[in-house]
Amino acid sequence: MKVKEIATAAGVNPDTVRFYTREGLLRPVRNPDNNYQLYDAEDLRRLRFARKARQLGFSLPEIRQILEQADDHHSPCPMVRDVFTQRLAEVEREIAELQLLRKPMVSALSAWQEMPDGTPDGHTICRLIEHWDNPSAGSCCGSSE
Amino acid sequence: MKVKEIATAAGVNPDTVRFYTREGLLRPVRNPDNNYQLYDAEDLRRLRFARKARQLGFSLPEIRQILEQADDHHSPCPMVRDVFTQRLAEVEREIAELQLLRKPMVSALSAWQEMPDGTPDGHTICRLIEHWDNPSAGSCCGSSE
DNA sequence: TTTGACCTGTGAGTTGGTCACAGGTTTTAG
DNA sequence: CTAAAACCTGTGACCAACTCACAGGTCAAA
Repeated sequence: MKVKEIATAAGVNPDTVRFYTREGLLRPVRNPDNNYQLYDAEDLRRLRFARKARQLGFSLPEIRQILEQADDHHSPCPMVRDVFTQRLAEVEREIAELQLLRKPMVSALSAWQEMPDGTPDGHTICRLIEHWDNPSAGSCCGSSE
Repeated sequence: MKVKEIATAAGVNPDTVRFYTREGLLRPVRNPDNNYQLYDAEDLRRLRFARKARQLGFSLPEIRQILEQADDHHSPCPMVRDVFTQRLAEVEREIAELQLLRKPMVSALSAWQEMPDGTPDGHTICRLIEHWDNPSAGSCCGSSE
């Protein structure tokens, strides 16, 4: 398969295929005649796996690691489980943070809606932003430096 | 105030202050003697506002727009409300997506845990990834091109 | 006066792609 | 047979919102 073929088969942009190849996730062989990259069914599986793992929030280096371990005939799964566990924790943290964000936003908007047609004296939202006391960055993680 | 002073007062990195200044969110004056940037209390308010708006998910161009409208003595709030409404919708979409992500992750991990100490024959998670049918990117939005 | 902390601007790195460009190849149509 | 379209190649720029590194200038305290 050439670049566009594997890209179409996996439903991604050909540039993504080239990018993943540069990043070492795919291992095509070269056609010595024309220097084209040739992908096989295994590359297609790797590409599909990579895309799915990306949707789950794995980074490209993590995915490369998983694929390399599989290449070495190690079961990558115990390692995957660790990354996966971390990733789940992140997802749950993100959900919690967004919900913390959502609550006052909803209150502010409904307060706004109760006012007669968005009159500018209802500066609820500007005030909300100005007096926002940040849910996540409160105590720890002090702005680097 | 000099860069480090305003940065400390707002709890951000001095480079962020310089960056926001380059981006036009802050408007310091120059000390002609030494070419230093001098910030006033108004800049500090703008900086704090910008940081809070960032936490709410506003982009820097949006924040700049809001600040510019306020400079022109327009109430920026009706405009803010629009961006804010969009942003709330985004937040809710993100929450829904993450929850869709979380559910099968939790099932996979608990299935894993029921197995005797992570034996490699429980390839639940690798299988989960390989057979992942993507919650959000399913029908629409076909990979550009 | 010297040291160290600060200031300046510029440029590069981060992540995961996407796009543009210039030049070579292959395929398709006339 | 040939010309154009469609594809391939590598390189490098671009997105957001910073962060960091670097070289050179300035200023405060010891």
